[in-house]
Amino acid sequence: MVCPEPLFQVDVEELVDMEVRNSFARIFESFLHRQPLFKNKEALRHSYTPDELPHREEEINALATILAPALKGETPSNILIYGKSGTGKTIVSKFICRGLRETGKKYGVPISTVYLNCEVTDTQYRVLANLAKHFGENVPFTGWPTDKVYAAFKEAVDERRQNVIIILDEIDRLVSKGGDRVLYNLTRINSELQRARVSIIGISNNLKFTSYLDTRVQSSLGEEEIIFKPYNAKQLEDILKQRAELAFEPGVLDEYVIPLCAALAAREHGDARRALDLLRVSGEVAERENAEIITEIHVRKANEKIERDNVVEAVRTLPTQSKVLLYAVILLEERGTKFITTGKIYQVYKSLCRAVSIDSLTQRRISDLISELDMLGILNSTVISKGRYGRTREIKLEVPLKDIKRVVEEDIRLRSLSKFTLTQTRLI
DNA sequence: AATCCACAGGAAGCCCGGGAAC
DNA sequence: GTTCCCGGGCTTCCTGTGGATT
Repeated sequence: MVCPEPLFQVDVEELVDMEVRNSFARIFESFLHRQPLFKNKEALRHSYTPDELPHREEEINALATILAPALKGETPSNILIYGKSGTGKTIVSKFICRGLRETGKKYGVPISTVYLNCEVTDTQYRVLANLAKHFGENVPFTGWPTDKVYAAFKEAVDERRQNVIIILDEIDRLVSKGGDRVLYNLTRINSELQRARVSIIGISNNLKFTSYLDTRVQSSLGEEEIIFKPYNAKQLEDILKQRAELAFEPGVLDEYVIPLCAALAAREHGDARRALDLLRVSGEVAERENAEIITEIHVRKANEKIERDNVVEAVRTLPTQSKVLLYAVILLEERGTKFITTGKIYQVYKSLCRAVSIDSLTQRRISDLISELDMLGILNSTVISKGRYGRTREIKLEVPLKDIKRVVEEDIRLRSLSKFTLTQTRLI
C-alpha cells in the first residue's frame, strides 16, 4: 500500500536546497553512516504476531474456552467474531489457533487449522479448492464441478482422526458474492464425516451480515459469538509501546510520537493496524529526512502521506471504465455543477468514451460502478428525490480532485483526456 | 388524489476466458 | 479437438419509488 518514494530522488532535491553540491559520494556516505532509526521494522507490520496481545485478554479467554474441547477430541462450537477493522480479530484467532496446535502436538491430539481470507477466496469453489489443497488434494483453480471439489475436500479431511478448525476471515465477502452455499455445506459436513471433525471461526466486521444467511446456517454458524470492541487511545498506546520497543533503536522516539499516533488512530474507530502503519511511516519519513529523532511533525506528515497514498493507489488500480467514469465526475466538479446526478455523469461519460475511442457501457452498469466507487470511498452518493424531476443519486467527489485527476491521466489509454473540455458536450 | 419524472436496483441470461476431462 | 464447468463483466428487461406538480 504505502510505497516509499525513491530515497535517491528526495535526497537529491534536499541537497540542492541546502546548496551542497560537492558530490553524490557524500549522500551515499551519509546514508551508510547515519544512525539507523529502525532495529526491526517487521515488528510494525500487520502480519507480525507478537508473543503477547495487550488488552485482548477477555477475547482470548473467550475464544480459548470455546476451542479448548478440541484438545479432548470433542468438536468445538462454531464461532462468529465481530469487530471493526484493526481490532485484533484476525491476530487473536491466529494466535489461539497456533497455541491450540502446539498444545495438541504436545499431548498427541491431532489438530489442524486453516486460515482463509474470503476477500481473496470469495466463491464457494475457491474456498473448497483451497481447503482441499490444504489437505493435500490437487485441485485446479477452476474447471471441476463444485460437488467434486467438495467431495475431494471431504475425503482428504476424513483420511484420519483430527479436529479441523477453519478460520474464514472477512466471511461477509462470501455472502455478498453468493458463496454462502459453502457455509451451508461446511456447517453440515460433520454429519458426513467418519473420523474428522470440522469447526468454523467466521470473522466479520459487519454485525448484520448473518441476516443475509439461510436461517439454518445462521443458527449453526453463530453457536457462539464474540464481539471485539475497538481499542481506545490508551490501549493503542500500550500496543504501540510494545511494538516500538521491538522496532526502533532506543531513544529515537520523541515522547509525543506514540500518544499522537494512538490518538489519530483512535479517531479512526480505534484501528490498531492504522496506528502501526502511522508509526512505521513516521519512522520512514524521519529516516528520509535524515532526522535523528522521530517527532510529532513526522507523524503529521506520515498521516497525510498514508491518506494520500491510499486514495491514489485505489484510483490507480481501478479498471479503465471506472477511471473514465471518475473523470466525468471530476470534470463536472471542476465546472462547479450543482447537482451531479447519474444521468449527467452518464452523458459526460459517453462523450469521454467517444473521445478516447473506447466502448461505452450501459447506464445500468455505470450505476453499479458508481456504487462501487462509493464503497471505495472515492465518491459519495446519496439517493434523493426531486419530486416531479425524478429520483436519482446526488454524487460528490470524496477525495482531493487534483491528486486523482493526475492519476487518471497517467493511464496510457486515457492520456488524451487531459485535452478534453466540457464544452464538447451539450450539458450543464 | 393522481400523475409523472429519472432514475434505483433486482432478476435473468449472455458471452468470454481459463482450465480439466474425455 | 470437443465438451463441460466456473466466475466475472455486462446487457436487457423489468418493477419500484419519493415527492413536486397538476
